[in-house]
Amino acid sequence: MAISAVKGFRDGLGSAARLYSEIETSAIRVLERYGFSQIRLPILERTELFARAIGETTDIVEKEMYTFPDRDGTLLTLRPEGTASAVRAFVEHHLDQTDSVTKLYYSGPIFRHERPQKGRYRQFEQIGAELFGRDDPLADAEVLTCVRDVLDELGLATARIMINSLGDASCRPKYRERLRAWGEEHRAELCPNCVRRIEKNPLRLLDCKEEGCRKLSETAPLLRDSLCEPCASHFAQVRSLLDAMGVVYEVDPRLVRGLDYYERTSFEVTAEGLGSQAAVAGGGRYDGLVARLGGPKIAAIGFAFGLDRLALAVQAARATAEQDAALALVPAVFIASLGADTRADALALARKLRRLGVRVELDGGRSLKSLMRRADRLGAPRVLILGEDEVAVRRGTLRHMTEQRDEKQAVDFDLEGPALLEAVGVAR
RNA sequence: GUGGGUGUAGCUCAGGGGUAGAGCACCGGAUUGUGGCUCCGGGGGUCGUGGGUUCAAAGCCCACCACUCACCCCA
Repeated sequence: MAISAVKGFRDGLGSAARLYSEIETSAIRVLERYGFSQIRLPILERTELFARAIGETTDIVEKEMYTFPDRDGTLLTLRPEGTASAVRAFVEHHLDQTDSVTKLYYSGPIFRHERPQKGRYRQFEQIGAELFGRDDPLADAEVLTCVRDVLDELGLATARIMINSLGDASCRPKYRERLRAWGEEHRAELCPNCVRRIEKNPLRLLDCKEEGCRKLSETAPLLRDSLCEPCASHFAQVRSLLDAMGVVYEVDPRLVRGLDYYERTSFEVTAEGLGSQAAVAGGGRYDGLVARLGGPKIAAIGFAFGLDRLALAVQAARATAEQDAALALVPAVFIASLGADTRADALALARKLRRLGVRVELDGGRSLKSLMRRADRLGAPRVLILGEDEVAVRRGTLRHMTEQRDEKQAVDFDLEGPALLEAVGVAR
């Protein structure tokens, strides 16, 4: 029996793999314009870190982590998100002592043991960014502008940004209680899931998908009306800055996030073409987290893009075979080696060209017909044919595919550098 | 964790008790060293796995597994 990949873990092949790196590159380009610098983080951390950062009672910590004991018994976890690690590194390296503001980005695999479905995998990739040291609304607006710029750069103009304010330590607990009281009052009318939520996570009562609960939740108290004055003012300023920038967003008073550390501004981005897992990015402010993880009292805000979902969205947005084909690796020259006596020269020429930066596909050991067919299928514009005749005069025949024309003795085997490039018709 | 759908060639899928198929892809030939179009030929399958029913199972029955979509949750 052949061994297959673990459930929820996938291989990225061909154009899919290229799409990923293309998206990652564009996103990083935007992030660096905003002053974020890369941090390379471990994907394994002490379980304790996530339990403390994300919250003991969240779904992620309760049942979605890949946790196992190390040889000495300490519990380790494959990271189920990136912010906790970034904050841990920030604290561990005393980055607040270096500069009053720190901006970091990272990318890489994230692990959650969930049931896989479209756009949801057990290993997926995130590109995340964290901004430490600024608590002003300007920082929130700048971060959201950055998110918008990444989306636009990727051609996801139809992606929607949803924002909300979750309040802070001074107003959210009170609101939670109000919501819980409301839930108790309507316990009989709520779906079984929501009944559990009353105790566990009352904020989730707001975004149940059940028709009955949705109707009912319209009568629930809204956090918006319970925000303390500083939170309300902060949110209003963020919004007016976004308005001034022309960054389009929607306020979703029901937006609730699954990680406990968020407060004040939080947001989510949804895109089309993803099935029911429509969120391609999420983030928010987490002013209390650095201190909770043993660091100084420092405000912070961050977000993460789901690379896998971005790829689905980008694919849906461009969706034509042509654009997909544009991602294929097309060789500039295909070298066809006929017969054993031509191998060494073929390999030498291929290597010279490759060292000059030319994408070369080399093949041999079978009929010219099949080599030509393959060159054609790969889309190579020129084929350098090396057979007995060519080796005898040490000059290769150059086949121009689109013109259906052969150019005999076009490429001298001993050419180097620009002369060689010119001979095979490759512009530098 | 719960539910639905699907498992037959590398890919997309047809076949519903009686000799395993098509299209595409791949390889070869027509054209001794020249691609796309056409024609001809070829290789490739424990029909997801295990058990059962039957003279006979890819097909019917049971169990399991995998994939997938959805719930949940999230990126």
